[in-house]
Amino acid sequence: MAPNTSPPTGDAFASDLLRGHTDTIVLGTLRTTDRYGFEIYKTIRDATGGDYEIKEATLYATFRRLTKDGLVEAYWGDETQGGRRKYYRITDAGRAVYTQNVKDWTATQRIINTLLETK
Amino acid sequence: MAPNTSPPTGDAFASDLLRGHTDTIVLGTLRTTDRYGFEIYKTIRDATGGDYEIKEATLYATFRRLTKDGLVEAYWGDETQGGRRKYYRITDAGRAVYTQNVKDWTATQRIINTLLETK
DNA sequence: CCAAGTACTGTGCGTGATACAGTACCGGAC
DNA sequence: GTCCGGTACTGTATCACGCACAGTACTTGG
Repeated sequence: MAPNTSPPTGDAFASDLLRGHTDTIVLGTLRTTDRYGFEIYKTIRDATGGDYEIKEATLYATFRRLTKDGLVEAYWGDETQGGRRKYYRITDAGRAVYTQNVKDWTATQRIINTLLETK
Repeated sequence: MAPNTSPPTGDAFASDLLRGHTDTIVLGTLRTTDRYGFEIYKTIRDATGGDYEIKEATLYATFRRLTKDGLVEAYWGDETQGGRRKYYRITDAGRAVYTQNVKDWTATQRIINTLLETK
């Protein structure tokens, strides 16, 4: 990630609002294809039009957690030129967790919307 | 809160999914009328049909935070009988924060739904 | 009279997001 | 030919929030 990253647009969302969702978000980007770390960062940034940029430290901490839990597998790419890239592949367990997390997210939305009486 | 509270229904939502929203939820219950702590606990539990029970420790920690930040004001009720009750009143600053938080929540939903490709 | 419910308070811990710091390689500008 | 910005990965330390757990105290019903 570029040094001195200033907030891209808006004033960055309170990190706690996304808390608990980063694992799911990252797993989501891996559903269709293997990706390397920085690629995931860009995928998320671009998908949200720059509204949300996952922090580097957060992203790699997430990889450590997901790997430890067997939800993703990592392997080094064979770049013959350019810097090394570590790719991540979602496992079957990861897909199952992703599916469940999306359900939980739906339920969470329902609960919060009920409590805030957001129509 | 009753001792030995077992999960009411479902298996309790991962606390991290609600994280960052408790302030807003509590402020929301105070929009229409002053309430005391345990009443807020019940209000939230009943509004969600028992799907979400804010934990006692979480609730009172939230009150401390909201009070410190001037978003609510507390006063002791004058119950002539029954146990003492501490009532909370939302301040103008609290209302402003609530309104902003609801906006942030809407934005957060949009972002997560985009990233999860939830339709 | 004592158990269960109501009601408030405080301490300490685990986890996730992040700040911050560091390493390393590449391409283009000057 | 070197310096800078971008790409790319890693590690350590910190902070806040939610919660488990523990404690106090009053009240009502069996």
